[in-house]
Amino acid sequence: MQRGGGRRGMLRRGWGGKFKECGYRMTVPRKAIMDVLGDSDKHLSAEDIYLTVHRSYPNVGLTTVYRTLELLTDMGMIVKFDFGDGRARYELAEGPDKKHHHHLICRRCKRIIEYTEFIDEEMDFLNRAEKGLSEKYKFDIKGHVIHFYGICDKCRYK
Amino acid sequence: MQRGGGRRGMLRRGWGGKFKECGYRMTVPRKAIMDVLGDSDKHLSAEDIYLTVHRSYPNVGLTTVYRTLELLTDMGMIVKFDFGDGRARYELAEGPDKKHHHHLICRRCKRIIEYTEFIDEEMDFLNRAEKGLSEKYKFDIKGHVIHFYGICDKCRYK
DNA sequence: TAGTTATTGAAAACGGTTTTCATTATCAAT
DNA sequence: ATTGATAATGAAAACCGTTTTCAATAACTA
Repeated sequence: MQRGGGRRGMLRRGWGGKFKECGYRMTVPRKAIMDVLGDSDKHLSAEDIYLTVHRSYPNVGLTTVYRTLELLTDMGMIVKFDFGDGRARYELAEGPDKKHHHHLICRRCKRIIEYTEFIDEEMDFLNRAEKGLSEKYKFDIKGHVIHFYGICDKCRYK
Repeated sequence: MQRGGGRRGMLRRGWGGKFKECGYRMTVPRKAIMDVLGDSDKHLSAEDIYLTVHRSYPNVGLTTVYRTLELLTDMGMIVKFDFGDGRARYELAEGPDKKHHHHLICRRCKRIIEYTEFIDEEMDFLNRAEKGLSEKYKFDIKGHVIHFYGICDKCRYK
């Protein structure tokens, strides 16, 4: 199912142009990395991506993966997360194919559950908080992160 | 002012006992590290703490700072944060001397602003979200983190 | 097609954190 | 107080994800 649906190749199709507009060259390694990100709905680490790309393009190096991820992050096409397990995770930025969401993180097994519930209620609170905080602290708020930490069901009973 | 008020020595006074109860020995380096944490209201890195402790106890090593911080974190006496600048930060856990709060993080200068506003509204939303998420995902929620990212006033005009 | 230059891969460097291990200090039992 | 078992320590080395270096290569422009 992972490679079947409508999400496939989204990054390349939708953003290939934007990529060139910014003056960057479209290369084989970059296409491959973008495809992996577009095909997955997981929270991939640089190494995850490297290993997947490596299956089709064994000569693409980990360095290039890091460099491309930084580029895509800076362009706002993907988002970099830190869930506290010592390595950064990347996922598609919010957009037509990616709903606004947050994460539950299991402190024991580090599993990450993505949820999209309560977003309306959240917006209510966030809008007011962002407005108030922006004014009081003269802080131009660009984004937010909400993480819930705890123990997942699999870990609780073992 | 930083060393004057009622917060002084809080960690040692309030938690020294708890510390021994857990079977840990109370040592000079540990007392020194706990004092630094109790005296400060900043978000200290391991190195910050090491440098401060080093002024009074030059033979306390960075390793011991890391080990003590891990211990205190596991005991729930302090909280470890990652604000995305590549080093962990530590602060007193919520309690009589530390109000529930969250953080604004400047993406440019990495400055961290602590705020305690909107906590009531937040609680409203969080309680409902935690309840719903716990049930739906069978996830035992222990805590949460809310970070706002943006550009602080000092960085905006330069 | 050629030339400019962005991009690449391999290896080395980096930096915060953790591990190793012999030494030292703490605490309970005397 | 003294002793003895062992938890805690500091210095150095290891660790590991990430970044930098640099010569070779590939992508776009003219």
